[in-house]
Amino acid sequence: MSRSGADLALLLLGGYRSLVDAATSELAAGGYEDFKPVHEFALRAIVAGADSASDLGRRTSVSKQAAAKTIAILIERGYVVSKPDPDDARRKRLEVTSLGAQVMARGEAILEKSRNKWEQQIGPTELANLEARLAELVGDAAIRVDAPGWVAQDPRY
Amino acid sequence: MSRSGADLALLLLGGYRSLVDAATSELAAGGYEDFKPVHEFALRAIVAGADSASDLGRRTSVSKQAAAKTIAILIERGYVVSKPDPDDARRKRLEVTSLGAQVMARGEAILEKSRNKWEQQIGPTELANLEARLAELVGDAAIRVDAPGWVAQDPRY
DNA sequence: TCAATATAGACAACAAGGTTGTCGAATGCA
DNA sequence: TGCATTCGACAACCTTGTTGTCTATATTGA
Repeated sequence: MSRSGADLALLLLGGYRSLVDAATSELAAGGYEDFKPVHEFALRAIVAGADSASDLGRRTSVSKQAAAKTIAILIERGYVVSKPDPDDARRKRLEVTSLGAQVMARGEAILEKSRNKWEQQIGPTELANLEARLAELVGDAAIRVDAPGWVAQDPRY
Repeated sequence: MSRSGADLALLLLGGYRSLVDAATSELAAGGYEDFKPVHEFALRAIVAGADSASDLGRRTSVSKQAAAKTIAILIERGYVVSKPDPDDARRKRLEVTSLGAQVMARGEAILEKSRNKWEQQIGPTELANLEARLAELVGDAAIRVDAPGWVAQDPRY
C-alpha cells in the first residue's frame, strides 16, 4: 500500500478538515452561528497585534478591502470593536471584545478536545511524533497566520 | 513546546498547502494555466466513474449546477468531452481526453516529487509512519473525493 | 398500461468572499 | 511647505458556490 503524493495531500487535508469541521459545527451548536475559520484566524491576528484593517489585510495575505469586510462582520456580531485612533486620525483601532475572546477560547477548547481524541487513538507519543515531523516538513509555513486568505479562497497559484 | 489543537490544525493545513501549491504552480509553469485542485479532483472523480454532471455533483458534495459549471470549464479547455448517452437521452456522458489524462499524470508526478523530497527530509520510515497514523486518524474521510467542494469553497461550518 | 414520480441538464437569480481601481482625508518626510 | 504615502471607504467585478424553476426523459407501481 505504497501511498502516492496525491494520497498524502488528501490525508493532510482530511486531517485539517476533520479538526476544523468539528470545531465549527460545535461552535455553531454552542450558539456561535456562522463563525467560520476565517473569523477565527482574523481574531487571532487582531489579538496578535493587527489593530487596523490594512494591518489585518497584510498579516492575513488579503487585500485591505477584504480585511475590512471581515472586520465589518466581526464588529456586527460583537466580536470586535473599532475605536478612532487618538494618534492617527486615519486609523481605527481594533479590539477584540470579551465575547470575541470567549468564542476564541471555546474554539481552542474544542480543538483541544479533538486533539485529545487523536491522542487516545494513536497514543501521545505517536501524535507528538507526527506533530514534530510535520513541523519539520512544513516549517514556518504553518505558523504564518496567512492561512485565511488561503483557506477561504481556493488556491490562487 | 506542547502543541495545541489549533497548531495541529495549522500544521495539517500547511502541509496540504505546500504540496498543492507546488503542484499548481508547477503545472501553471508547465503550460497548464489555471488548472486548480478543483479541476484535478473533478477529473479524478470522472475517471473514477462520475460520468455525468449530476453524478459528479453527488460524488464531490456539490450541487449538480456547480458540477456542471466545472465541467463546462474542463470541456472548454479540452480536458473532458461530453457525448450523448445512448441509453438515456437525458444524460451526457463525460470522458476524460488524453489531454486531461496528461495533466493528471503531470500533477501526480509533481506531487510524487514533493513526497520524495519529504522522504529525504525525514526519512522513508518516518514518512510512512506519518502517513499510516494519519490514515488511522482520518480514516475514510481522506479517501472520499468530496474534497473539492470543501477545498474550493470556504469552510462552510 | 399509463399516470405519478424522479432524474438529467439548462437557465436565472443570488450569496459569499475575494479582487482591483479610485477617492478624500490625514500623515510623514525631504 | 509640499509631495508621496497610508488609511479607510466605496464601487464594480470575478469566481465559485447556492436555490429555484423548467423541460425532457425515465422509471415505477397501481
